Amino acid sequence: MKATKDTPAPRTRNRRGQGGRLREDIVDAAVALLDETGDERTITLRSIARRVGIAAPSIYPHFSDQPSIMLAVVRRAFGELEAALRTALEGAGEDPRARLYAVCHAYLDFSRVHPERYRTMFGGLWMPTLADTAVTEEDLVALGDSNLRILSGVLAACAEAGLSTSTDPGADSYALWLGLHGLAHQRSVTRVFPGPDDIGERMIPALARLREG
Amino acid sequence: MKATKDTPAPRTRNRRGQGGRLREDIVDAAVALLDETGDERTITLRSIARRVGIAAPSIYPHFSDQPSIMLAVVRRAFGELEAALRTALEGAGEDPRARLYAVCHAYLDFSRVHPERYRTMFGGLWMPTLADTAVTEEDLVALGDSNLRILSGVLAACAEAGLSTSTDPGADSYALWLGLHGLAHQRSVTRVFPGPDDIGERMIPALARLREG
DNA sequence: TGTACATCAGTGAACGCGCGTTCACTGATGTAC
DNA sequence: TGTACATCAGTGAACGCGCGTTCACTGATGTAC
Repeated sequence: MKATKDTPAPRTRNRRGQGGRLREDIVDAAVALLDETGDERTITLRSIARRVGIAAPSIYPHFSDQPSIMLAVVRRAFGELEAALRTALEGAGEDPRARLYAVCHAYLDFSRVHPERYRTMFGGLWMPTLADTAVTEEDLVALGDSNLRILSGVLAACAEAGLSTSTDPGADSYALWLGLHGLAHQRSVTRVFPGPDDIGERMIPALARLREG
Repeated sequence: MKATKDTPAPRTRNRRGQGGRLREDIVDAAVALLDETGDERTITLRSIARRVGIAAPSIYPHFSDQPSIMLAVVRRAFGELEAALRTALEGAGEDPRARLYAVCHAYLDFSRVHPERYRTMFGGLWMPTLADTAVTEEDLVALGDSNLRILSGVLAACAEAGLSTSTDPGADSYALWLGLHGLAHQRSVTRVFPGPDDIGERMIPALARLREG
């Protein structure tokens, strides 16, 4: 009875012209490792290779770097977060206040369902020293941008409808995001010391400057 | 010309009965490594030993674990943060609003001056799987507690003086802390995407429910 | 005051491990003729 | 329709590295007599 964990999953070689599929399999495996172990340090070239069922050097045609793989993982996670926010927005109806809450709750839900991904996205440790790698600064800037714009949009709608007293929705939505981020991050790091359950309901209206009611 | 970095600092052996001093030297070295590299993963038994100028096994009489060293590092950092908050409070006079702002600004200043320490304190990655190590859950809970109590105290004073509309300073101070934490964390992780400079001044009065003026 | 000895504060070599990375290679598959 | 061949997708062994950890040890220092 040897450990079945060490036995790589059998994998059938891709057909000619389909070699690019391995790239997706590599990212899948990296995300799965992150979800299971909760520790991005376990994402190594060799652990990914074992998981996918390939030899470690087979990764090189697809990624030049371990940081490049991490960027792909984080980029995918940001894409999922954005999709979650947009889905919430579609189901939220027309009331600007409901739309604001829907986005905020979807954000917090994402961090609760995927704490390891959230921590990795914003934890900063996967970020390479830019000099050493192929990852560029624009790659990093672009990541959070569209999510912040969604938040900015719903807050601006609240302000236009007179539901928020905000006179600078751009700045206030950033403040709101920082508040959501503080809560989401803390909850994704530890379950110790969680604070009151309704803490999000305190922060959102305060930071969004919502009127009473 | 060999690298001088590899040459350990000469170190004179402690006298009998003073062996405990090495414990402090080890923590000093770990903090110095963190400050310099900005990456807690560089804090290894061997890197610490090189820095202190001892042989790696000499660490074992003082720390059973690498996580135990990290706990000592984090505990020291939390102590420094608390000291900074108390110092700010002493210089802040009697006005409850000024005292609240002093504490909040001291908190944000700490994260700005020591971003690496801040990220490590709250990043969650140093935290061991509790099963594997001697670090207990109480160790973790106790860390942030006194800092949160300081915040809670100044907010309660604002509420009593009628400067804040908070009816639950305990919960609202936690919300305020989460907001400060979101900002402090984001700034300590990356200098990309910093948001407006006055973002703290937007968040603090909103979350503390301060009245206008 | 002198000396034997226990203790303290560390040392130095060695181990096995997983890692990233290199290198020459292999075998299936599609394609040109 | 058949076959030689180029290319693609990936392999397997090997390297050097830093790591945590173990083990037997050493030499200075304080203390009991």
